[in-house]
Amino acid sequence: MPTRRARPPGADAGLVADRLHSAAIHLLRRLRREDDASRLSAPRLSVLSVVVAAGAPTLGALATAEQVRPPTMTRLVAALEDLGLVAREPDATDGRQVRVRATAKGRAVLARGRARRVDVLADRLRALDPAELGALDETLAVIERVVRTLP
Amino acid sequence: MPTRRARPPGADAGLVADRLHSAAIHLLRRLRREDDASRLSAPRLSVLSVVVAAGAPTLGALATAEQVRPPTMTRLVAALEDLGLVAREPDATDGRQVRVRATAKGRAVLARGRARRVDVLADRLRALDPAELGALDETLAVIERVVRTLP
DNA sequence: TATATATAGTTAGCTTGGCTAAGTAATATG
DNA sequence: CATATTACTTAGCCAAGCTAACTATATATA
Repeated sequence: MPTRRARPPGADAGLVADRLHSAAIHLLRRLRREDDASRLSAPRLSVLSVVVAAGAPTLGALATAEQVRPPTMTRLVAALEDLGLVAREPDATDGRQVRVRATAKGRAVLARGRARRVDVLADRLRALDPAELGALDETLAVIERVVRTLP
Repeated sequence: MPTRRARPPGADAGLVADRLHSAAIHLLRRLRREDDASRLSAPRLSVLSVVVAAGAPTLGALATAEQVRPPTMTRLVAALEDLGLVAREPDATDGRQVRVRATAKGRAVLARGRARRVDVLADRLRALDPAELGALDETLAVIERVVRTLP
């Protein structure tokens, strides 16, 4: 990170960007190990989550949502299928498309797996000053908005 | 993500954790492509950054700082060495240890590479309301603290 | 001091998740 | 009907994570 110095009146966007980037890297790195219990990696968990939320999205829609290329999504879906968490279905009207639907097991595993992965983090957040948690909650809306506008 | 509902008096730590996790995933995913110009992936950039900041850390210290296992760090350092960005040096007093030092090229590339990667993000942050940026700046301190206390 | 143990890194080999390029099958379009 | 275009898959590459097992050095102990 750049040298930390007294902060000018308006916070320096470059510095904030750098810290945000770095924090994201380290957050995920530490959370990664929590996958072990559910055997669900972050990308798989994320896909499963979108599948459940969206109902029966096409593979292409999933790839777009997850910001990966179709071959990557083919592989992620195949892995989830092998685990019995989702099923492929042909689209009713367009024979090229593949719809992905969560199985009952998939929905169950999602609920438990995601909770487990994020629980460690949630525990730490519970230890925060309520005002800090509130501020984080509000700032997250800003972060989410910024992330959405990224290229 | 869990269903979004009216927020109770104190923000729900579980929900906030989930959003923070998800935001981190998507932030990194979108920033990843910016690596292309500098040819420096996020992990490599991060290691180089620690090396520059720390002076001449041992490989083990780097692994600890970056929360990866020694073999992973051996490989990251080897890659940076191949690129001429860092050099290995034997420790003066302990023959088992390897010290990693940035080359002049490494320091130069770090400055440009990191800036480029994070520039897209910084641009978006500059578009924020100054108050929002200030809030983000302060909340980042909280996030950084939380991340440090993670297992 | 000689031997045993512990520590720091490396090597080998596996897995996952990203990518591009090229192929197949289905749909749209001229 | 012929040709594009589209949706997905296959093949094959690379990076980055891991564990297990090895080497070399340092340290502790009998």
